Amino acid sequence: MVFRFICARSTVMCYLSLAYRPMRYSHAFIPTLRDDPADAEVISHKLLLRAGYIRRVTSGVYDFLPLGLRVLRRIESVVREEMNAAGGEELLMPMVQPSELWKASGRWEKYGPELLRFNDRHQHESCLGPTHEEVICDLVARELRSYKQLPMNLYQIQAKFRDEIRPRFGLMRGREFIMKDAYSFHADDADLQREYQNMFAAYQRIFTRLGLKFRAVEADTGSIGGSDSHEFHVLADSGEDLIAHCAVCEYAANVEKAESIRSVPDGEAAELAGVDTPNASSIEEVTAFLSVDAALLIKTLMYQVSGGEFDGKVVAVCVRGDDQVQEIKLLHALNADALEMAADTEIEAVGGVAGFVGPVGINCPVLCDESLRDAIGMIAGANAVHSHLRAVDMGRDVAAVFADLRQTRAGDNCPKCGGAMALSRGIEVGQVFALGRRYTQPLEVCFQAQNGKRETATMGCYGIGVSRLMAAIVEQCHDDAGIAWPLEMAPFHVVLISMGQGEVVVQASQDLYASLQASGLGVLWDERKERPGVKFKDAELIGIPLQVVVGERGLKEGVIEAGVRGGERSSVLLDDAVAEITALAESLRGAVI
RNA sequence: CGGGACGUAGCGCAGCCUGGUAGCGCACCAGUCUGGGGGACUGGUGGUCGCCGGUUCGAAUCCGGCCGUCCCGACCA
Repeated sequence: MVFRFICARSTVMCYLSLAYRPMRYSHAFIPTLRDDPADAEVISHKLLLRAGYIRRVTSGVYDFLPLGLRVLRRIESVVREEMNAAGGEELLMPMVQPSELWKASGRWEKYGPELLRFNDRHQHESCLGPTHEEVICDLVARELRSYKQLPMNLYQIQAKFRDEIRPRFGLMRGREFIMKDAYSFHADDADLQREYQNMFAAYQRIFTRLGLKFRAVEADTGSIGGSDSHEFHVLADSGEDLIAHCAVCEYAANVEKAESIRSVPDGEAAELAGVDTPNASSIEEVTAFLSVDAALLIKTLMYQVSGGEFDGKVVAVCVRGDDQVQEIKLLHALNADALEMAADTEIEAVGGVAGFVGPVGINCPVLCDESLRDAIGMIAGANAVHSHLRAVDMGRDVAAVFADLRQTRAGDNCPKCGGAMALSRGIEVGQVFALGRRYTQPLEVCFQAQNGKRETATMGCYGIGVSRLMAAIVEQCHDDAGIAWPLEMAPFHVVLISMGQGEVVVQASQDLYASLQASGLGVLWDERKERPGVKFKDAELIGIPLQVVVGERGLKEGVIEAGVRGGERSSVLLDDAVAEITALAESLRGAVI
């Protein structure tokens, strides 16, 4: 790869024509901003706006300016190379999709308002694709005949649209975004598992090449469905996801899914008894009033359920006082589509009192977290105003269904090895799913097997958030001066800064510009009539990894200066410049910041 | 959808409380000086004060409605 980069310019330069096309700064559209835009919160959003990579068009929808497009192309090319190397074949599917396919999979009803629906002039129902399982299944179903055509892995890099409730953080959570999505089809589940591992490994190569600190974690499958799933998270404090990982073993999972163990509370057995708790309803108030540990309380939350066997009903959900309900887990336990906190009147209808609800004697289904299974001597709401119950014995007093419902906390024990769990924030940049026959069945992706029987293919899907990656890289690669792109992601490898407008400087710059290009480097020549400070500030803001300075002072000695962004520049003989700069580029290759 | 903040020049902001010529910094244009880390001076350009309505002799300012943006929550890959 290194070799190709430096030497094979005829092919590489052609292939990367946009990504590394050289540019004179005065001809380039790079609108940089001196101040942080007021409506940007996270660092990647601020810097991508300030450095002239993106501009907002409308809520959650952005223009990619020339610099932004260059970086997007760089990310795409890494993804594309690794996908191709892993056996994927690229295709392109439409953004507009007919409702029929979504009705066939059942997601027209299930997907909710995130799916942007509209009618065309013939009143035909359509939607903008948030993902492409339906379309690819429809395509493959039409063409697949024999097991001999399997396996196949088809992918695309394309815009998606999801009508997010709350787009935010710039590219991090837009409504329109660029995604690489791959879909694999297999004759049997064993082969799907093989491909799942293959994609998992490809993803690790991709994120490694992008120079990211990342972690693969077990994940919930969300609205995509299927059995196994892993997410790839870039570790960053600004991340929207919480991931739990064991400090000792390899276990790591999104908190939506992460299991963990905690000790049984050490309550003492006693007769069930009421206790007055005037105006004390929150966990904090009750623990303070009764001087007990929150771990000895039962927190009871009332939910209104949509979908599944409890559709339209209210259920009581209990966790310990110092735990939080993990609603994704609850959703699965109930096999429900959606949850909402019950209104006070709904709580009263099942014999509860808002603020003092408890599982004892409540007239609705009760789900309790596993950590309460053998708990005794607990304190719970009494379903009466200003009143709680002492010495609740779960086995004796409560008729409950137990399930894993609590969110893993830092310090809990690992379910695999018992080690301590820790929590980190992550930006989800990729996810792999073993879907099984969730889509191939309804959309009839069938083939004739070796034994002559007609069988349904099994399927996997694999996504990477390409535009989100651009933000994630900036989150990890920046400093006070601006963006610090890894060499392979940078819109240009090197910025050539000319000091002054003198003829000698211009001529030397021009020559160097040409010879750097010829060596295969992407060069931005800053020949603007600006003061040096402005040029340096802009170069560092937009994040070009290498700097070359050509000035009259140095040229008199036959030298220019070269260095990496954020470091010291050193004098280099003009004759050695290209070799030195190429060597500098080489030293940055693959370096993780 | 609930809670909060905000909307004045390309960007960042003041003015609003207490109604009376629309301002500041940066950017932009012209010129002079300068010339190795967002330089100085002089003179300029640029605004339906988010929109609609109301109160008033007079509204950026007060009142009502709407739209948009950001933050927190709920939701989501």
